[in-house]
Amino acid sequence: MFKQERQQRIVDILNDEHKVIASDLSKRLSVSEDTIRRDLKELDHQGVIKRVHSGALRKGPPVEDFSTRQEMYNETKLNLATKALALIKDDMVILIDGGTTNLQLVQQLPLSLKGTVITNSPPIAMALNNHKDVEVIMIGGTLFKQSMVNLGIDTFESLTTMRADLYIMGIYKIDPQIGISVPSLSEALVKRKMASISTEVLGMVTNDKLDTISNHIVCPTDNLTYLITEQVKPDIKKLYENQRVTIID
Amino acid sequence: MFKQERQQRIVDILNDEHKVIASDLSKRLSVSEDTIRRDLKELDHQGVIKRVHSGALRKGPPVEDFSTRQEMYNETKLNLATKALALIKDDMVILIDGGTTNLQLVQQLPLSLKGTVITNSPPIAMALNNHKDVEVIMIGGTLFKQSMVNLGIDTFESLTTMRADLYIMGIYKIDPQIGISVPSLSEALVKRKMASISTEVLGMVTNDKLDTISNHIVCPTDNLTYLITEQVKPDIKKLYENQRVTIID
DNA sequence: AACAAGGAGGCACAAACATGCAAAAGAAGG
DNA sequence: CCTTCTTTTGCATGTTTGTGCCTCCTTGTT
Repeated sequence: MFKQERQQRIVDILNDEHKVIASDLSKRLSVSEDTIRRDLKELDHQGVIKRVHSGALRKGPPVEDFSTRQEMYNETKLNLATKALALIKDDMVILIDGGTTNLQLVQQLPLSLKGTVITNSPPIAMALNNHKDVEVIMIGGTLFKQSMVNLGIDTFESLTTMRADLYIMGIYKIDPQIGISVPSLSEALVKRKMASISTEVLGMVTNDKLDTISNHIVCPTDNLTYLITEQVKPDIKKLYENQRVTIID
Repeated sequence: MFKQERQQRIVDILNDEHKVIASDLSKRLSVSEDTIRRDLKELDHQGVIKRVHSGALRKGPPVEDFSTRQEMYNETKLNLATKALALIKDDMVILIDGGTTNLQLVQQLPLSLKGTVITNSPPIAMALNNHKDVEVIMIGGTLFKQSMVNLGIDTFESLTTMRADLYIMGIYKIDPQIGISVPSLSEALVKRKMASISTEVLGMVTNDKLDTISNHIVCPTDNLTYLITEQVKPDIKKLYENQRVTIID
């Protein structure tokens, strides 16, 4: 049995049974547990399944809900946000979409900041409630509850008449070859549009998002002006170094 | 059962039952209480649930932090909201603007409600996060932080292409002769527009708002289809009785 | 103030994991 | 066919994770 075959079977089994245990698969497919682990690792990396300790779960379409994913007090996200603050100055027009990392960043912004923030994410808008000198422009649309951003035709159209100095893009998955990708088409279209109306683009990623892929491609990584990572391991730096993106760590 | 599975179940149970007791979960999920405690700790740290002594609570709708938070749990507002629920049925298109009373109403909506909600208020949109069968359409614009609603040309323009069965108008000031009034022009314009695209209009007022006037007039009181008040004192009823508005108390 | 229930932190242990290495199995090319 | 190179697999190695148990501390309630 080929590797590909086996991996396909794992996906099939998972679709049937909702979850699998690694040791179990090992017996059923007559390969060592190590091999199964390697398979699960690859499949998870491709985003096809959700790997957990001792096995894997089916990756239900109900992606992670925003509230489930609200890792507010995540230290690494806070660190990323702090690094990003250096790029933000008074009187800029800043475009920000959704994501918990972005929310974290907004919460770190000094109350004295002046400028304009454009966003399609209600939580981001609300977080700027106390920034008296920041004008908040909300972009409407249909609310996508998984990620708490407005998307759709309205959103896209509204963006055509706007521009920004800096777009802070929430990054779901990123891979040096494939680029930045997201699970839904409308999200991809809106993000791409946002990038196109902004002078500079900033992305922040936690290590778990590096080298992962989702369904719809937003843009190649070198569309980013800045990429902020947790800490740049030598091999990661290498993967991205031929791209025209400034890596900050 | 995997750790992730178990934690997901805990969240599910919590969504159903509003609260859980650790020792109880221990039995239901067949793990030690220590493990449950660790799970609750993690979930709380992720911000998904609210941990308390001996168990956990469901985390209420994501932080309402506009300044008048205490007004939120005002008993009279809750009563008004409860009365309004009777007017809301499945499959309606409901237009709601800002205000704490409206927010209160939205929080009372049954999770099983199906339909569409159009709003220019980020807190309202976020409060509908858990209503899986309610499509939320956000209207963009410039965020007015005092009242947490989007206003301006964009808002006005977006409304021209929409319609609704019921508009739930947030009311600041109301007077039987003058009508409904608000402090800013753009707010008045948007509210008037909203009323014009809706089949029915509902207003809820606490007694302190009765017979008061602000700078910009939205519309006369008889543009309201329903007016819900705390309790109709005879003299109030008299004042409004010649108008074509149904008073509910 | 007393007292039981619940919680924090440490320890232990087995199961699961990552990693490096080498054998096996193909694939490519002469 | 043989050589060479890559891919895949299994195994041996330390390391990490998840869990239960234990002890001591904290909390809420009489």
